[in-house]
Amino acid sequence: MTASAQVGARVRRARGIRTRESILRAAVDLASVEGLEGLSIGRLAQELGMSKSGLFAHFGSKEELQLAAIDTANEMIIEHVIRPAIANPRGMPRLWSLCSRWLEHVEKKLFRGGCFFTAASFEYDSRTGVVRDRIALMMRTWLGTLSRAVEGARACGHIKASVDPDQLAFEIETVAIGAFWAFLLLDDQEAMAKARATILNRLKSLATPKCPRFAR
Amino acid sequence: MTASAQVGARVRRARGIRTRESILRAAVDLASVEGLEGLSIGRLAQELGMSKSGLFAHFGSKEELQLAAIDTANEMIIEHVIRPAIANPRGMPRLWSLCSRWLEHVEKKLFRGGCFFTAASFEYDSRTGVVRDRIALMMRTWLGTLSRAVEGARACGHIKASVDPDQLAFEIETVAIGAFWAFLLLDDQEAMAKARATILNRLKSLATPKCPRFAR
DNA sequence: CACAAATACGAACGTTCGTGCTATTATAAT
DNA sequence: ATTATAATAGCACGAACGTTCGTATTTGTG
Repeated sequence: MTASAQVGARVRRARGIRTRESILRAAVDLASVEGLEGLSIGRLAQELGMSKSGLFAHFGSKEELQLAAIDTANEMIIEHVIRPAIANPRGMPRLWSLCSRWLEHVEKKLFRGGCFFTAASFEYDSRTGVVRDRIALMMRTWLGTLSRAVEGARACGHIKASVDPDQLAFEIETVAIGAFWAFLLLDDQEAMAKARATILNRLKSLATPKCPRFAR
Repeated sequence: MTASAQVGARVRRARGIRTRESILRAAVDLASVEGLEGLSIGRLAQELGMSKSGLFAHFGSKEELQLAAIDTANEMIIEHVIRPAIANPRGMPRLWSLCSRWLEHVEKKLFRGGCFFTAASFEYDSRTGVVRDRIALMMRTWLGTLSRAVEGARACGHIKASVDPDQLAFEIETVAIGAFWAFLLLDDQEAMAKARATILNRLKSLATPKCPRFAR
């Protein structure tokens, strides 16, 4: 197959990709509310005003749709949380931005049902299979991103050298999950602000004199 | 209706109540894995070797089954976590036992799928209706129990008077949820032990000289 | 314009869902 | 032992589920 033929094929598939993307955007939103298992193809097709079979053809199975939805949600996190955070200078500013935006994506309802990955985590935490594995992978990757940001702050001398990056990353994520829980289930309107303050205090307590001002 | 007729009716209903209880025990286990919405009557009947309609007659609707399952899970928590904890002397020992047993119920798999209420929390946190309301009520009640134990410890002079019971209760619950997440989804075998240590350290940091030794 | 590929649709498959009805069995009181 | 009623089973229902298939429509390219 020549390069031009590949390009031709890619161009020809342009429309399919576009609708596939719109399907996945809706799927992520729906799944964040109804759960990845509760997500149904008929319901999704109805919401998009298209046929069940037409939608189905894009994925071939429900499981593939679920996996694609997870990937889409992940890309949304990269786009709205990680990428803008990475734009900040390395060290504490970047780390704090990562934390703040991770909390923000729930407040701003990036996903209709709150945090897609937290919901998926607890939906699949006692199952087996590729869907569970993919969710676990995403969460490990996210923890890794957080951990590397901590490591970066340590390398910059913004936080004490004694800090364990993995440990602190996990602590931060725990505070966030707790906040999501209080905010979404218990309707605690101040939960997110309290979590932001908790993380901020924790980071400040670890900061060195060399650390620049990082929270506006 | 006379009193004896009521007693008679109650006795007559003995068998029904027994099977109802066995249904609910299985329902709680199944729901802790598949979710309260994924819990299906046919599947449950099959697991118990009884007919769908026979099982259904005990509840009248799926929603009633879900609510009854929530109540049953709650009673299991009271039985296996709260009651034995309350048996400890008021103050720090009782508070610590509450924390430790709350973590323990997941390690010991009181529910097949880990923590019934944490799973249900994140399944229903962006829905409306009586099921969600019941789950939220249970979690608020649990937080209240935890908070009252903190208050008791403060009244005993076991922890500093400056401690905010609601705040500390929430912190403890957050650590627990984070541990469940790491233990169940990420297969972190040390997550529960780490959470136990985290809470223990936190409590010790708040303890007064008057506080008795409380962790074996 | 014509052709071929990509895309979407409609209908139907077998299964399972929750939920009614009716009949049958089990049980406790008389 | 008879009887009233509680408890369970059997059967059927309409709807929704994921999935398959053949056909129609749209699309970009030659």
